[in-house]
Amino acid sequence: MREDGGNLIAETAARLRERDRERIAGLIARMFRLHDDLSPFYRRIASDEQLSWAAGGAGRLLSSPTVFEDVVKTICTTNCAWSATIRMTTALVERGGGAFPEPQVLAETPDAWYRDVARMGYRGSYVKSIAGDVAGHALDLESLLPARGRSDDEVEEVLLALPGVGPYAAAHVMQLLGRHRYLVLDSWTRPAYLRLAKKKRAADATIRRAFARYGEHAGLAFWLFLTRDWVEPTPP
DNA sequence: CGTCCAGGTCTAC
DNA sequence: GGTAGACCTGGACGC
Repeated sequence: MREDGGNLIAETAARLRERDRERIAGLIARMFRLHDDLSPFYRRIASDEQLSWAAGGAGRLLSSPTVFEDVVKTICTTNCAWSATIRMTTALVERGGGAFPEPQVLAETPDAWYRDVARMGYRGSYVKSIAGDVAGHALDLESLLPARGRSDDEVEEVLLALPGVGPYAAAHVMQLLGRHRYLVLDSWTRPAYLRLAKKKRAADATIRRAFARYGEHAGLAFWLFLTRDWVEPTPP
């Protein structure tokens, strides 16, 4: 995939059937949030001292092709260093033969693989359990996409019910779903907020209150506030 | 070598 | 509904 004059170009050496071409285009559209309409948010921050810089088009968080993949990867970020997250997700992709494995594959993968190869610790049984439910159609994670019309609260409830998914992981997955109301609060975002807001300490409730004015985009506003220097190296 | 903890969650009070 | 304690792993750190 590459960018060319404002267009996103996806190429493959494979010869695709029309049907597969459309399916893949749909997955890419999801990954790059091409259907998300952030214009209300951009209007909201147009004259915002902290966030007006983002109104030019920032805020489309890259997601995985499927919600299932985002959920599993997010579980692999919990309670471990980033290097461990990379190790676990790399092992999963190897298990999938170069692509992220289908739920069916992970459901049938032996416990010993999770333990000894991916070194996923207690997360292994969580992932295997979720994969089994998705493969067996007892759980439809793709139904959490915004297009399916569920409320944020309903989606959060489904996510929190998953093993290994708590408040942090649910908020994180929801950001990737284009549901931007909730703040991702973890051991990286909390100190980052204190540093940028020049505060000594702040309870979670206090941080949420500081971003409540962005309404359904509060979580996105929080994330952009924290990552401004990823886009603009030297903020004034 | 032991302790702590990293982009938390679960269970048991 | 709120809060200790346990939990896989492995890199960082103090001794």
